[in-house]
Amino acid sequence: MQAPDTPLTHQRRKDARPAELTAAALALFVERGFAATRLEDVAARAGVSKGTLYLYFGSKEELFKAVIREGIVPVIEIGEALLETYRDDPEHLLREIIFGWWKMIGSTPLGGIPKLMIAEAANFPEIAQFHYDEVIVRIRRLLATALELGQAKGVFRQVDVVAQVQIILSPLLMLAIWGHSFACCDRAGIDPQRYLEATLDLILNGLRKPRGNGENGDAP
Amino acid sequence: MQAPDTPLTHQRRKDARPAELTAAALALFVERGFAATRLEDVAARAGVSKGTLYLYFGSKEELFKAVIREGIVPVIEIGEALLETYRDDPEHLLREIIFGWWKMIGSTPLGGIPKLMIAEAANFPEIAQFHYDEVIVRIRRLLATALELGQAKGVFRQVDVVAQVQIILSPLLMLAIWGHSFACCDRAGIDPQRYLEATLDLILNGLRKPRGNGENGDAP
DNA sequence: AGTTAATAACTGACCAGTCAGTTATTAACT
DNA sequence: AGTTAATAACTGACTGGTCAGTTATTAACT
Repeated sequence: MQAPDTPLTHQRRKDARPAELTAAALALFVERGFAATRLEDVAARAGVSKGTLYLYFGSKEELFKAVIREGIVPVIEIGEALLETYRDDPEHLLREIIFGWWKMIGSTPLGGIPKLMIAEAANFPEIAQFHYDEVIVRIRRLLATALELGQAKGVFRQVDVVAQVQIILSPLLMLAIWGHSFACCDRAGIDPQRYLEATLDLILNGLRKPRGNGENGDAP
Repeated sequence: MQAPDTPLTHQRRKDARPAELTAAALALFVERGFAATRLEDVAARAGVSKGTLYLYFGSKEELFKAVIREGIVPVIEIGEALLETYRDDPEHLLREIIFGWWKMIGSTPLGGIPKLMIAEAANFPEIAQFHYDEVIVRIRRLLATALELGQAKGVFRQVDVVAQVQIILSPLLMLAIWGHSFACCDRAGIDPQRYLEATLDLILNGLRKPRGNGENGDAP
């Protein structure tokens, strides 16, 4: 009546624990918020006792810091690499950034981080500053470069790049946020692919020079 | 050494209390989140003791419900009235909706509600549903009407209206959310007027028919 | 004097963080 | 190979502080 090879408890897996704990914490922090999340629930979700959690993280806030630190930062580098690959085609670059973001961040558990960080930024200014410096600023810089590239190539109009970068990011962030907030209310919510396609449609038509090329205006 | 005409305590102002309490609660819920907000702090901010709060609201959750119920809903009606006023000029209508939203909601304490509702939607599905039905759906409908009006008039291209409505709302919501989250990190954050102007710029250029009119492409 | 708004002291549930004890793994020594 | 000692991962009951919600009392107004 018992499988001795896989005891449910007292397994010793020092290496795997931290990542399993931060994954569990991310999921619960995103869903409930930092204050409303019980560490006992985090531990249970990671298949471990509360005491074990404290072997790896000194406090609830330390756990939060770890979640944010190891979260999006590694993925950003991949995004920045796109710049080199598509340097000669700004419209294609923009498309790759947007759909790449969805594939690597938005549609993964990391997609909860925007909601989490927005909710907790005022309570944890240090962590917010880190996320701002290491994620937000870098994504903005990447997008700004894409826009400036397009302007230099004469594909895009002259626009307020600083403002447009933030504006263009908004629909992406809101898509991710939505999935972790009102998605349940929004029965038959819109398909992400369709939403992103429409986003790209608005952005490209909004940025392109008014008379540049012939093909334009596609009906849905 | 004391002003007997204005005692700081034991003032009897039954009528004014509820609104003062919900205003205090809105501010603190937005800043800290529901769970991390202490009712003692809410009461103190409203110049009242915790016991008094319970004379007017049965529980912390009731207080939250009241905050959301009396929050944005009344302002929505004003927005919907714009439709009649600017029915014949869709671009102008869009501009009025966007800047009206900023003036009546985004730049006021109500501007915190998007952050608050996003953070708490999963914890309070009922309240989320109410806000979704009474605020989100109605704002979307207003914007959708504006777009369809523009298409009918031949000013706007044929676009995926359902998607575009959500996309267009995103930069507005993010502007409000930003002010209550990362604004502190973002020293010298962008001016809201400039941001909204750029938003309208992208949207109108993105929606307009490619060859419709002569004047286009303004440099910042 | 009676009524009601407001207060402040109080209670009890909850949860972050601790620690004494348990179990698995490794090492040492036959 | 088998026994035992030592270590390190893990557990869960416990504690102390915090805070939502209650209540006995006080102050204001009629």
